[in-house]
Amino acid sequence: MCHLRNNKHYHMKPETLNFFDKVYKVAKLIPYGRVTSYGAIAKYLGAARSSRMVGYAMNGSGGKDVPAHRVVNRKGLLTGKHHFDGTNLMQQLLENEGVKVVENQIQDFESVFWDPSKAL
DNA sequence: CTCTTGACTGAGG
DNA sequence: GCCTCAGCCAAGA
Repeated sequence: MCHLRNNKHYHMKPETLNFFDKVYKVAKLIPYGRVTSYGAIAKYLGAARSSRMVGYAMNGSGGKDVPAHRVVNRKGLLTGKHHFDGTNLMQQLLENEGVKVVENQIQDFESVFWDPSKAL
């Protein structure tokens, strides 16, 4: 099992790979039943203007035990749901944790929002 | 190599 | 609050 490259981004710069890895590490710390935003993670990592890269990192988070369904945009909208297998999988995973979603919008967003910059 | 796209966000009107 | 624009930066055509 040597030489496994779970990262399909093996052509990226070392620093960028490091950034992706940090994103996964933070995402894994999101508590059950709570959510955070791409921007919150980016800000916590000191790259507040690279929130899009956080979303991109999520795109390659498959098979890494990363709760990608707990990461939404700043409005609490499930903008990444189309990247999950089922059309409704992301919402199902969230509701299974007690997070209510209506029309791709997380209800009572501020209550379930988890900010790594304040929690860590 | 250039150009477009995108799981984003903050600022300005 | 909504709409538009600029900045961010990797990947794909």
